[in-house]
This record gives sequence, C-alpha cells and structure tokens, in this order.
Amino acid sequence: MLTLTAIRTQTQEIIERLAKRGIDRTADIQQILSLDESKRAKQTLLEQNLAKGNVLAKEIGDLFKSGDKAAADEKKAESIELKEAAKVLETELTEIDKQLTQKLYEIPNAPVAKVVYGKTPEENETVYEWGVDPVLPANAKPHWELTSQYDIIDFELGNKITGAGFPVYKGKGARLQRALINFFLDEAIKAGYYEVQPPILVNEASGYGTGQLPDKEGQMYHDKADNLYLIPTAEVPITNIYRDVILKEEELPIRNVGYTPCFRREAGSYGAHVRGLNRLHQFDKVEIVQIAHPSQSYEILESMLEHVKMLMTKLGLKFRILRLCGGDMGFASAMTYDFEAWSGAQQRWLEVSSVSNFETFQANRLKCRYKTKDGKNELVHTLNGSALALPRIVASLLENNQTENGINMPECLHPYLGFTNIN
RNA sequence: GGAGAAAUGGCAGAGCGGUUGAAUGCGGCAGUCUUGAAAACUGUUUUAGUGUAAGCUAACGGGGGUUCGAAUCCCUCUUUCUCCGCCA
Repeated sequence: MLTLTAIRTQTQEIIERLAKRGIDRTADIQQILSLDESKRAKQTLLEQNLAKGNVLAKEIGDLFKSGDKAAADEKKAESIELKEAAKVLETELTEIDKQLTQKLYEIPNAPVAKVVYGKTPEENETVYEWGVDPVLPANAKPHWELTSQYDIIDFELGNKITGAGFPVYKGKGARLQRALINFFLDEAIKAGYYEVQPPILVNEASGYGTGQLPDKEGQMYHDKADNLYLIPTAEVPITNIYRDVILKEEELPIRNVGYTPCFRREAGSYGAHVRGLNRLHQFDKVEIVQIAHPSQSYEILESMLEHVKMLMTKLGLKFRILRLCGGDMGFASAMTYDFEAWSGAQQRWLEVSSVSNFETFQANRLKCRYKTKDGKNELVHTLNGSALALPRIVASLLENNQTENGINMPECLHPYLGFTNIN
C-alpha cells in the first residue's frame, strides 16, 4: 500500500499519478487524509488519558507502601473512571484505524512519470523488438494440435484427473518442462541470483504482504481447512521471506530466484484465446525477485529486463517488450514491462514475462526496511519478474520451430534435453 | 495423533503483580591506551506512533481477560522442544 507519508506530503502528485490508470481517486485520498487526521486527534486524547492513568497507578502504589489506604482508595476510584473513558476512546480509535487501513488497501500503486496514461492493452508502448518471423511449413499447426500429434502434452488426461487447465506432460513434453526449468534456473544463478525453494502454500499474512489479498482473493485457490492459499506466483513466498525484516544497507540488493508451480483460478476466462497452453490453472515458472535500495531500483529493473532479453534471445524466440500503460498495470506495481513471444501458428503475441518495480508499495505492507548509516529505518524497493513462465514459451517453441520432420529444439536446451528434436 | 515443557532485546539468559523498555554476559558501535592491532578499560546499543522540541504512548510469541497497576495471574491461538505413535 501507499505510505501515509506520501499521501500526506505529495497529495496532488499521487492523485495525478493514479489518474494514469484511468481512475480518479481524489475522493478516496481526501477521505484517507481526514481519517488520518481524526485518528491522530483521537490517539492524542487516548494517550493523554493513559499517561494520567500511569501517574495515578504509580501514586497508588506509593500510597499503599506508606500505608495510607484511604487516600489510595480515593485515587483508585479516579483511576477506574479514567479507564472507562479510555475504553471508549480505544474503541473509537480502533474503528477509525480499521477504516483507514481498509481505504489504504484499496488504493493501487501510483504509476511513475515514465508510465503513460491508458486504459487498455492497446495503449501499451512497445519499447523493444527482437527476432524475425519464423518460417513455417505450409500446413503449420497451433501448439494444441502439435502436442497431441507428438503426444507430449495431454489436456484430456488432465481433464480427467483434475479438470480443465491442468495438463499432463508426457515423454519429451515432460522432459522439455524439466529442461526449461533447469535452463532458467542455471542462467539466473550465472547472473548472480541465489536459488531458493519456497513453500507453494502460503498463509494469509503472506497474501497481504505482497498485495494478492485482499485485492485478488478470488484468483487464488484457498484451502479453507487450514486457511492457506496456493501461490499464484513464487513472488509471494519469496518476497515474504523479507516480511518484518530489517536489512543492513550493505546487504542490498538481494537477488533471489526460485522455481515453483503456480496456481491461478482464472475465474471468468473462456474462449479460443485461452486454448491449449495459453492459459492454465497450474503452470511452472522461474521467478526472479530483488530487494533493492530505493536509489538503485530502476537500474535494477533494467538489469532484470536485460536478463529476460538474454533468455529470449538464447531461445531464439521473436519477442517484444511493452511498457504497460497505467490502466494495464497490476495493482501493486509502479512500473511494469511485459515480454511477449511471437506465436507463429496462432499469429499473435503471447505474454511470457512481466517485470515490475513495486517501489515501497509491497515493502510498506511487508514492513521490509533497511537501516541507513545514521541508524534510520527506510522502506526498501521490491522488484520481480518472470524468467520465465513455461507454458507460452513451450507454445511458441513448438509452433515456431515446427518442420515437416518434427520440432527442432533450440541449442541452449540441448544439454538439458538429451534430444534435439521432437518427432 | 497422544503426553509433558517452553516462548523475554542481534544472540544467550535473569526477572514471575508495584514502574522493568527490562539485570547480567556475548556480539555491535564510539572512545581511552597503542606506531598500528589485539587485550584491557570507559561509554553506548530495540521498534513504532505522536509532537518543532522536551516529552508522552505502545510493544516481553499473537489475541482476549483479571487488576488502581501485568513480562509476571487467567483464557485462547500459534510456534518450538522432549517422549510415545505414525511415516516419505
């Protein structure tokens, strides 16, 4: 969530930046400011009351020691009165605070200067493009036909075992998954990331920490018996490692990478554009996460883009990078770049990675700070990106590399695959 | 899953109803000494809110309660440890 300090000191700027998402939050911001004001007023009253109570309690203690019971009892009565008043104040304060927090949770992050105004994906800016159109055979097929032709991914079998969106990877299909995961992890480690293997179920606090809750409650699978959520991305557990943590300034930046399966309910999406691997309920992803000094976070965002670019280039997939417009950005992000791979047979771009800087938005909820040299605690910036998500990479690889004699695998995967061609 | 014990500052570890934000040790930081370092000695060392500041308030795993007053008593949840059971 946005910090109260920012809302208080840069009110107008925040409103203008939020407007880039195509929303007007002026009224909400004003309400937050007035709630904040009445909260502080109430708090001052309560604290004055408590201070009096503390003095009284001490006096009563002293009177008891000196044996002056009558005087002590008199003060006791006064103390009880104070306490009742305090109880009322406290209830009021809690109520105001609840409203304030609720309001703060509802405000998305404010896009930074570079982000353009826009409401739809069409308004995203293309900032980079690489690769050439694949040359496909005359009867080129979309991946969902290729996967059944070569029997490497079985959607029907997944339907039987679990349901739609839970495919079974078979034979070379399964090995391709494993190869990609290992390739992505190894490349990240080479680039200086530290591998972690986090839990794939998280508690409620973690969901709030990275902003999935309360915003995207319905998008996560929820185990009600134990109140745990299946992660929609490794970002959640990996970033939450740093919840309630105060880091040393020299520890920054922290660079973590992790592979996990990801689970998304994707409620309400149907149709041809979500066919095959285009949208799944369970998929695999290697995620890079950085905890950064605020002065370095945009430099780091660039370096993360470079890393993903390198992966795409090695895989030989034609791709482009979009800087998302305000309206297309995720709730918690201050700036996001999407990578899209070209899908030759579908003749469309498929989103394969999303790299974002959240600035202090997550850190504020997580209470992740670093200690400056003069001993002050400041919020860190958090960043993350897919490097990469598998299904659409697989879709593009299969479609773009299909030939009359099978599907050729890119060279970078050969050592991981143990074969060079799916036929 | 059953039985028992426990949870205190960066760490170890006292305190078990009267001022305790918390003894002591270690670690960290600053200084004295030293050519420098070590040792020794001295000082300092949690966080959040509020306030221009002095200060005030809150926090001893989380939540609730008893009391004029709770780290200390009670309830509850969570976690950890020991023993038993089960088990990849």
